[in-house]
Amino acid sequence: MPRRTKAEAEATREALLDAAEDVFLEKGVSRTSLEHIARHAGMTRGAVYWHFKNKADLFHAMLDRVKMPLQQIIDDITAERQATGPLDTLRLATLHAFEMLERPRSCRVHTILMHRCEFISDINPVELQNRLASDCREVVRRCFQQAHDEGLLIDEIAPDVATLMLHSMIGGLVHDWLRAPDSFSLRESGGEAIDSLFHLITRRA
Amino acid sequence: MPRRTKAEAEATREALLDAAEDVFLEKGVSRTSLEHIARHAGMTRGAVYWHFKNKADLFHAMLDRVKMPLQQIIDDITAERQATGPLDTLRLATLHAFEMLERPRSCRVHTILMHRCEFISDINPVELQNRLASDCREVVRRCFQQAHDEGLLIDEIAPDVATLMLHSMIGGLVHDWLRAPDSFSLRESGGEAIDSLFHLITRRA
DNA sequence: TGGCATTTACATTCATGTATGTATGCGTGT
DNA sequence: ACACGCATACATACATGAATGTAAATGCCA
Repeated sequence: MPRRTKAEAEATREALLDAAEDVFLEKGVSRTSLEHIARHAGMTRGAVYWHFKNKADLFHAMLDRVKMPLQQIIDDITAERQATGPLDTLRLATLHAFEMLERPRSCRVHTILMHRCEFISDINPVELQNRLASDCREVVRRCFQQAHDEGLLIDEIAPDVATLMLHSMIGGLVHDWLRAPDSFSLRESGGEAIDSLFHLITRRA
Repeated sequence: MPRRTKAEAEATREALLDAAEDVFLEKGVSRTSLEHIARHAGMTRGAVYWHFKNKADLFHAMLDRVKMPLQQIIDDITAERQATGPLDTLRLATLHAFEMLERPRSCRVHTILMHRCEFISDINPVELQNRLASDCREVVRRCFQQAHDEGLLIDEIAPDVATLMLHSMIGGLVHDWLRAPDSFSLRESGGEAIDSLFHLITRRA
């Protein structure tokens, strides 16, 4: 039965994207057909092709519904919300990104991005991911540089090294957690690890 | 011209696996057909089906030619080669794993594993990877526990937290480096970050 | 009633697996 | 030493199924 109201059409679009999340997560992107997605949403392939140009288009629409953790971190750092200094800015931004990641949709989509699709072909924004990683590293580096200039960092750690340590720890924690979300709490255990890192590199009074 | 000597047959097998590495790396696993691999090796699909049962079998044979970094770390830790203590054991094992990863074949295969295939379906040992990660974490934890008991760790860091920090840093460094091997040197910059971590958590005399 | 949302039907492409063909190396008997 | 036979190491051909994209059909809301 075709042509509901405009609002209903928008609802089926969302339903298709929800279904895509579910099926991609379960079977991986390349092994799911548009037929699978449509059936899981209670529709046929025709609905998919009405709302989206093809699989890649649908995939990107799914991505557009969430924010990249590294983008979140960049935005938080540049916003500098209620932090007491550059190091605190970095710490809070990281913990905030962890919080965002634990939301169900974020978790699903980023699990798909990390563990359910191949980072090559027209479908995947590896370029975007690389640029994001590069941009984020630069913003973090500037923050650590500022902390260094203000004498907040201990002498043993250069800003560049601190940047790599933080960046890799974030990436590793997210990667491991998305692979097995039940093995530990990102906010609690992950936050504890991040807190410890900042504790270690902060110059004591 | 069929039926070469036994040695030549083994050579074509290796050539097929080499070709698989190349094509998987270039196009991603799911988008490469056995035809692609065979042609890239200068053969036809018949050769592939003679040496391997199917794509999954070929994929696993490709994996069998390299050692998993986490397995390398586990082995190094249990071997305890010329280290001066548990912390040094961990540090050297990590750096050794980095060295191994920089070998061309290792680099290619693990890039495929991390960024060119989907961790779902019959083809991929996500089970094995999870078990490896879990085992490695346990071995590392025991090592940190021993360091703690011997008074080598600073008081602020519990063995569990140190374990998560090291494990996530390794994972993050490897992940980032495999995505863009030219952006930094795993041995140099990565090693520096690891060294710094151990410097920070080691109790000073 | 006309355009919008969706289904149905169809043509095409492509990868897979298997079955068959085929020439050669290799052991065997004499 | 030499022919014979068979298993080996591939290439070729074919049948199948699955996914894609598109065109036509259909019903509903405004």
